[in-house]
Amino acid sequence: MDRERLAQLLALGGPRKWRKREILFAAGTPMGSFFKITRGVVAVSRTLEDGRRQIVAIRVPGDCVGYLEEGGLYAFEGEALTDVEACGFDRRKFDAFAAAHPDLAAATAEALATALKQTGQAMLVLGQLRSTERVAHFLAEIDTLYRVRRVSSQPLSLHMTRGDIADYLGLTIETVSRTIGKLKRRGIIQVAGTDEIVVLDRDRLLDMGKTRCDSKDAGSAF
Amino acid sequence: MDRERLAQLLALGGPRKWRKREILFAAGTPMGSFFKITRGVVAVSRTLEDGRRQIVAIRVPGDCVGYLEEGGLYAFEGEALTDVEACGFDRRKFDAFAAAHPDLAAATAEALATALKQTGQAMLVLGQLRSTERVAHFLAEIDTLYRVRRVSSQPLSLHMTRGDIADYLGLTIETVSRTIGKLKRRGIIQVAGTDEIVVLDRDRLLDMGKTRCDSKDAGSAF
DNA sequence: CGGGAACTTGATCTCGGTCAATATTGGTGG
DNA sequence: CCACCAATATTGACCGAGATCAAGTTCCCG
Repeated sequence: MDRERLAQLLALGGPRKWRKREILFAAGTPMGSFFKITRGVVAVSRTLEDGRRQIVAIRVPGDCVGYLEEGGLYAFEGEALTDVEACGFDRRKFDAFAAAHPDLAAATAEALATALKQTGQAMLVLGQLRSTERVAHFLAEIDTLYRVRRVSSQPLSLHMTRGDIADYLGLTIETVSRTIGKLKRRGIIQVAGTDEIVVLDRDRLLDMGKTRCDSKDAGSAF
Repeated sequence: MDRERLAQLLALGGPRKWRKREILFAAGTPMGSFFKITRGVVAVSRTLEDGRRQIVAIRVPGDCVGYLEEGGLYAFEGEALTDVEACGFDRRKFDAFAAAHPDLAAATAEALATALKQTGQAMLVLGQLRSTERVAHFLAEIDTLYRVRRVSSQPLSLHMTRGDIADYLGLTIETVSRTIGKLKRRGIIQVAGTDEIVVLDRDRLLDMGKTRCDSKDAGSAF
């Protein structure tokens, strides 16, 4: 995408900030803007009336969140896992702009297609893997994600509580804790404090997580 | 989309047919075309080396399948659950055509966004619902899907074996069978033969399936 | 009809959930 | 900088939903 258009596009968006654990957008709330993350990590989730919550994706700088709507309302919730900075785009203006710029529409489709592949993979994890496999897969996934997208590296900060991890993997806090303990005892990872992790044996972690996760792709292109 | 463009577009596609249980496209195979289903039902899935399979979506006439790629290879597998007719579109030609027709690109993005919302919902089902809730949700989902998209109605044909349902819900054949039995005994559904189902108490089914499933939307717009 | 695949049903086992104490930890104010 | 404390994490004992194993039974397709 050329410089000028990019400038025009950015003019549509206003920079905003949130603090850790603040909500960027709540499910069922009227949609205004979606957001392109420039700093920090956000969890996209959906919750049942009885409180059961499923985190559907972890998003990092370069990704967009809050794009999916359901009758003019946000379809999911977005919560800041760290302090977050993001650029908000009015959805209507963006759509109009995209209609006039085919390459932008293509980039949007591309980003959505990537997200869809990821969710397919996530369904495999939730539906088929046992708890140890899920946790191993999660750690490998976060490790590459954060490294590739420069969120953090070697002493890897998860930025997620055990509860968040549990809600992402469809397990309980206790099971996540026990499993991390087991991986630590087996010398596959090292844990400092409560969310600093060092991956000691990446190969074994990948094997345990079954589904080799592809490292290469970047965030949504627009 | 206007008539003329539609004609052009259709000229890109060749009609094809498959018989029940044939593979439309295999994961990891070089991608040629994607398909817009015109008749029948297809299951989109992904399988681990050890044979565990997760069905990621059930697709019906109006939907597209085989669109997602991973380095030039199909990212998922598509299997015909019934005899299927579909229109194949060469992906490269389609992309070129879409680049020249903004409304088509927008329609593509729209379809992908809808699919993404559905998968988010599916993650909630796999990660948070108990077996009875999952089966109830599944039956309600299929009921509305097939009715809205005119696959079949009242004596509802699932077109899926217990094994398929299990692979979709992350359960085992036995659990699916037992759960369907329980719903039958409770008078919520009626079962004829092995895949003909009549929903007797739709409200109760929806309640059990927790996550009220939205009926309205149609297939991918192109 | 006949036979093989798909389904149901029962008995048992196991993984992960639940409940219940501790034990860390990291954030806060003194 | 340290001490305190509420939040988070760990650990243990026990339980139960759903998986596994193993027969039967039904169905449906040729």
